[in-house]
Amino acid sequence: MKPFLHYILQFGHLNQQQIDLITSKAIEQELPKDAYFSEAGKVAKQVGFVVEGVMRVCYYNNKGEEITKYFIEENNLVVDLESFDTGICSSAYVQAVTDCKLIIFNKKEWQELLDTIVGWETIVHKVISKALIQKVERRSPLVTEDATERYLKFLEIYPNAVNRIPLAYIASYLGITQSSLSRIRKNIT
Amino acid sequence: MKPFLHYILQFGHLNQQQIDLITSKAIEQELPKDAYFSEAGKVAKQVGFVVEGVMRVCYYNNKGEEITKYFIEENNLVVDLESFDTGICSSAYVQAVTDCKLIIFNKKEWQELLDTIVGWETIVHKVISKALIQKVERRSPLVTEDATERYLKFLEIYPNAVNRIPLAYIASYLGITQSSLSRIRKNIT
DNA sequence: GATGCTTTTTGCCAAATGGCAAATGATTTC
DNA sequence: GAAATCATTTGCCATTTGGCAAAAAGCATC
Repeated sequence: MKPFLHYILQFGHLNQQQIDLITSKAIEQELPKDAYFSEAGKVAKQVGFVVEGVMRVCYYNNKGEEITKYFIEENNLVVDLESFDTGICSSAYVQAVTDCKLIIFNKKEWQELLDTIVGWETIVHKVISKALIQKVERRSPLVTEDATERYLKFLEIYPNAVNRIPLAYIASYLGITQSSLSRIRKNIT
Repeated sequence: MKPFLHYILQFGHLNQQQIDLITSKAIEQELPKDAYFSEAGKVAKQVGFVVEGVMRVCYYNNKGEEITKYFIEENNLVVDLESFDTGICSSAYVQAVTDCKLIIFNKKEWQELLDTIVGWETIVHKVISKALIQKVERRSPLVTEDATERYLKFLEIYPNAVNRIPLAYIASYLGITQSSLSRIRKNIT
C-alpha cells in the first residue's frame, strides 16, 4: 500500500483514520504478463494502481489494427474512466505488458470512500485531472511529428519502460509499422 | 447565460439561489476574430464558456511550426486547465477563429463558487473530466491514421465548424501540410 | 470593376513511410 | 542443446506526404 498512499498524499492531506479506511478497502492483486485488467465491451468496475510492472491500454481501429493508446508505468492509476464513471461499455482493453502488481478498488468501495471521507473527492479530482491532462499532453504532440520525433518523445515519456515493452507495442503506440521503428532505432544509435 | 446554465445543469442539480449566485459572478465578453483569449507564457486566470463562435488552442513546436491542439465550438468550456489549476505558465495560447461571444469567470470568483456552493465541486469535476476524456478520445486516434482518415475524423468531430475554420488551421490540427489537405479534400468530393 | 491581400489549389520532384517477405536473433520448451 | 516459437531486422519497391513555388480563386476596399 505504501506506494499508493505516497502517491495519493501528494494531492492532499488525510489523517490516519482516513488512511486506514482507504487501506481496508484496497485489494492487492498480481497480474501475469499478457493478462487483461479490463476488457472491451465490458463495463469498468475497478480502479487500479500499478505498484510494479507496465500495462497498456488498447483498442482495435476500424481497419482491425491493434492500437496502443498509452502505457501505464509504476505509480500510476489505471482505470477506464469513461466506462467507470458512466457505466457504458468500454471500447478499450487494458493488458499487462509485464508481470504486474496492482492495488485495486471495486467501484462500490470506491464510491463509499467518496461518500465517507471528507476531502477525498477533492483529492481524487486532482489526481484524475492531472492524469488526463498528462494523457492529452503526451499523445497530442505525436500527431504533428514525423516518426523519428515521435519515438524520441516516447523515450522522453517512458524512459524506464522502453526495455520492457516489445517493439510492436511501441510501434502501435506511435502509429508506425514495426519495420519503420526498427529502422528508426538503427538510425538513432 | 442560458446556454451556460443549460450546459452545467446537465451534470447535476442546482437550486435557483445557487444559479443566481453563479450568474452574478459571470462576465459576458465578446472576442473578435483572431484575438487571444489567453497567451503562452502567462498564467491562465479565467474559465470561459463559448456561447458563439469557434476558438482554437495552439502552440509552437520545437521546429517553430504552429500546431493547433484542438478547436472549441459553441457550448464548450475553454480553459487552460494545467495553468489555471497549478498557476504555472501556460505553454499554449487560445485564439478566436471567428468572432466569439463568451461567458467568463475570473479565478477568484470561480474559487468562491467552489467554496460556497455545495455540490458545485462535483459538477465541475464531472464537466472537466468529460471534457478531458473527450480531448484524449478525439486527438489520440489521429496518431495512427493516414491523412485522409484524419480529415474524415475531423469532419465527424467538428461538422459545424468546418466552414468557419481556415484550411491552414485544420491542416495544423491534423499534422499535415495545407497542400496535402487541399488534395485530400479534392479526392473526397 | 480594378487593385491589393489572403486563402486555396496545383505541379513538380524529393523524402518518408508502408507492405510484404525473408533472414536473423532471442527465448522458451522439451 | 535441438527444436519450436516469438521478436526484431533487413531488402525491395509502391505509395503517401512534404517542400517549394506558382497559379488560381475568393474577398475586401476604394
